[in-house]
Amino acid sequence: MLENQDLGLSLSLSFPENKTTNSLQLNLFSSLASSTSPSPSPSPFNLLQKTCWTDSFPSSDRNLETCRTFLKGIDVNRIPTITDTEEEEAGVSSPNSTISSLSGNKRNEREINCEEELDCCRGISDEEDGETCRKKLRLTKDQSAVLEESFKEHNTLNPKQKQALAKRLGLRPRQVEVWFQNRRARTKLKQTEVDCEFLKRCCENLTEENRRLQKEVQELRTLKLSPQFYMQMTPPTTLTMCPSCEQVAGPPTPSPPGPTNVDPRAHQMGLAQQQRPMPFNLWATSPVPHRPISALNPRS
DNA sequence: TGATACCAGAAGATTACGTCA
DNA sequence: CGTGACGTAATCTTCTGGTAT
Repeated sequence: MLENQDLGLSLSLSFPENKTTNSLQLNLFSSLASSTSPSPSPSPFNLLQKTCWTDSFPSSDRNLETCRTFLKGIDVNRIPTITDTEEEEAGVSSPNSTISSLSGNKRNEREINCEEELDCCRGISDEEDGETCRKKLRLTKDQSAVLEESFKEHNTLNPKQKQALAKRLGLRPRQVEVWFQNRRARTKLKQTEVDCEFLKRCCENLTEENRRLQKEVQELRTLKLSPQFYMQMTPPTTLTMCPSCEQVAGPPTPSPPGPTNVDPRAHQMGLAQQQRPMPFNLWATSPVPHRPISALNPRS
């Protein structure tokens, strides 16, 4: 069972204006489409450069799994035979081929066909295939690791890559293909969750900001209705009118020692600097980097 | 050049299996 | 030992882009 780390998913806070602090990065693997991918969806994911996936395949720990499953009668992780590979190379395998093209939920029919395929692929004799066809294979850690590495490299595979990877891992190309499909789905799901959380925080921040501004407006209205009271009050902390340039500035600060005649431009700049910053930033507490909302729906 | 059919591949939804608490 | 939750491999359906006619 893969954990988040296994999926290469990591989160850290990010603030668009300052990427060094509160940095949030969704370290999902790149969903950049390969040259063969028709997918039009843009992706904000980081493309993590890794070593070539065609590197030598490390020794697997398949033995344990093999023993376990063999005791049950079928070795689901069994390396496909040459005929399997040749069959796949001939282009027999496709998402909608053979089994998937069967309509409806004709379980028995499917099982028969599936078993036939499995028998063909794995060289299992009639005596051995007493189990249902949907015998689920559990990928070994090594296989998963290699697939992950490959996914980092490119989240889609062209037929040649698929073939090579399958051969390297001792899997059927169809299995590699399925793994990549599911992996993309998991990545997207994770991204959606993160986006959702991000928008939630945006909403919360905006609500809070709105509440604060409403309160401020109310206070200003109150002051406007009672000029005497207004005259006695210290200026509001948030808004101060500059008598010279008639610009709204932040609360007055002790004037620095120096000439009283200040360059208006410098004065203005000073005001600008004095202007009270946003009480909080919309993105400050956001758990995800800012993304255009359109990116949430890449297909539209 | 536009219309049509066909195919391959991807996404999305769902099912089914294995594992674990 | 039974059971439910969870992760994920596998399947099915739909959509889309490319290509041939």
